[in-house]
Amino acid sequence: MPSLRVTQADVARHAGVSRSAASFVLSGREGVRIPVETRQRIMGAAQELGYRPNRTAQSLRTRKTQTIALIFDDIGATHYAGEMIQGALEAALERDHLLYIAETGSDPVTEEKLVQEMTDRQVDGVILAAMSTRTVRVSEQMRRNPTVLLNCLDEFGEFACVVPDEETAGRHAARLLLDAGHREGVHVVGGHHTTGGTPEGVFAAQKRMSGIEAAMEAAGTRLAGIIECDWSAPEHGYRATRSLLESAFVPTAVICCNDRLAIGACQALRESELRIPEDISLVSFGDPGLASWLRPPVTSVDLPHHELGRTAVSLLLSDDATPAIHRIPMTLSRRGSITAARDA
Amino acid sequence: MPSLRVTQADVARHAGVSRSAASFVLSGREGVRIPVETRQRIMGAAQELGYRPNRTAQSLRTRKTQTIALIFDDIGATHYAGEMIQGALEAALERDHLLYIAETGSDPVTEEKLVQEMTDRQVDGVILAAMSTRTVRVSEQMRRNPTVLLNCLDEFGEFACVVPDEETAGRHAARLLLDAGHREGVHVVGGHHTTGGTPEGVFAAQKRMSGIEAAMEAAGTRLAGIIECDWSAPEHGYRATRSLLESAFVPTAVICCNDRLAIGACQALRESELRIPEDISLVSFGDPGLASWLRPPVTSVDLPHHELGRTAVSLLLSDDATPAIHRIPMTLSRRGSITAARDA
DNA sequence: ATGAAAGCGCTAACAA
DNA sequence: TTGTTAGCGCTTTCAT
Repeated sequence: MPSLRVTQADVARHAGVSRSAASFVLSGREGVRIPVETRQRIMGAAQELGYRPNRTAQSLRTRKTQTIALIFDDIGATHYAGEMIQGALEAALERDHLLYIAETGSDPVTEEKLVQEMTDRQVDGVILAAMSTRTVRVSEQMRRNPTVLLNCLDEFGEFACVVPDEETAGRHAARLLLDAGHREGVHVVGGHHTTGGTPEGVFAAQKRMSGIEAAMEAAGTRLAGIIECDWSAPEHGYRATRSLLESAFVPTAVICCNDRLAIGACQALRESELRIPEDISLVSFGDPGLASWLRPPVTSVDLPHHELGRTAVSLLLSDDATPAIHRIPMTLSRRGSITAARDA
Repeated sequence: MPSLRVTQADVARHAGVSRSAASFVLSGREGVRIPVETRQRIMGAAQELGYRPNRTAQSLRTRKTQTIALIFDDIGATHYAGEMIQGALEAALERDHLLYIAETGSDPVTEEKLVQEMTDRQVDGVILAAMSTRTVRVSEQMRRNPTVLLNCLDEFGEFACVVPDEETAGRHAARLLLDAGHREGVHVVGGHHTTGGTPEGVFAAQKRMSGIEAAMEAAGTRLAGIIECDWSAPEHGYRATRSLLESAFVPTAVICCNDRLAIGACQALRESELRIPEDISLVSFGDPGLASWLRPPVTSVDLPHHELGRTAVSLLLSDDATPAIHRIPMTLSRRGSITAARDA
């Protein structure tokens, strides 16, 4: 069965030139002088016949596919994956690359298989992405192609990594309250988010907390309290906030370690008839969508998902394989949930 | 520069057989009898040398790439894209396919370009996905490869489409309330979601409403009222619910047309000191994540994002190109926001 | 400057 | 049954 497709040979024949001449012109390579007239004839023929290069054939020859792979551990773990993908797509499209997406489900065997499949298809590079910032082990298989780590770090610092700048974010959050005069009654709901595997606390949490504490210290004060709790659902933020409100000292400001906790905190505050921001100031970290949906909307320092995806792809395609940690600034959205401290 | 890769020829040489024998065995094709001993020798050699097929070369030859493209209009428009992708990935992986993801930004020119790029790479099929259910025009370019429409319909019914079964969902939502004895005071917040482009209402909204109304009618009653409003943010649900509460007849039950409206409705009800479900029953449509985060969690009929993605891929790879509308059941999650009507 | 020719790694028709 | 051979569509070296 002959191909129905228009090939480069067809174009050459139609234009009355050699296949190599057609190749030079159509692939737009420089350094070879082809008469303008011939060039135009070739371009015209291509246009006329509706020629399209066969990328598969090109790839076989050049060993470049103009594709990259974005491999997630668990896409469904958060609502953010879409935005990361969007950022990655944007950067890829700008540089004429297409994006494979895959998911390992955090299973090393699946990861191995997927990376293998990607390699078999000769992708130009692989981005390994985690849904929550953490340290990962990079497999041997992985090392065979250009690699960038997205929202994760490798233990030996051998790769280019892109992560949100959590520490600065923590500093910003605390600074917002400090600037409004909240020096004494600032509590944190969430804390270090310790889990079975990370008794010292989850990476993002550690960084946020150390940023918060550094800012307080720099201002010559300190947190009034930290309520450590699970970050996964509003329920935990609700309970943590309730227990906080039952204590002797009513807080004047609360920092919620993520938006889900902030939802719970709002619920608890409302039940206690505490108004935001009149009675209590609130700031959270997280996802622009959620924080803005609260009533009133909550000021938050948000994860730059789009930018994370974008940067990872840019880095991979820039051939700058320097191992380095690229910290992407988190973005501040003031939404009016902070008011000046009474005693200020 | 010689390839560093182990090729099929290397395996054949190592095993002392012809390249075609190696090809037969390694590609696992049937119908040709190769002695078991030879077969084992080839497999052994492949294993030993760490042979991996070059998919690019295979593709060039067979015109099959074992890849499909999933092209979205706007990934960022909702938080759901991740789940759809996850479902799609799952089905693709099961059948040894890899997935390209792309986004058109609802721009026909970008769509054209992307479909072209996919075609140039010889994808085995294309899925066109919309973030909100609607009718789309399928371009000429698109028609050149096997196509499935995800969360959208084509105007002439020429393609296989996968959409959520909104009408049945509407029926279920109403039935939940009816079964609890709510016959008279049932109000809808959201309505037909009419916009500039769709004066008759957005597809999903129309279907949900007609399902709701059909169920009411089948029970010999009707809605007490419909408050038409924008579906995009909790703010609108809040205002709609407030206006509802200000009217003479206090509702006994409210159906919110999506989860964002439900968030707003909860906020309004709480301000009026109406408890869910003691004073008022609530049911919504949407996203399991959001509805379960409300306090109390709200019973909802949820979009089957995962299943939508899964089905689209399955359909595409099953070669069942029959044009048909596949309606995927929406899933009901009872979360206790409905209680028996007082007069029941 | 142009064209002939040799592959990239694999599949599949055909011959032996 | 096995091996030989001709491509898939493109790039690129090397004579002309």
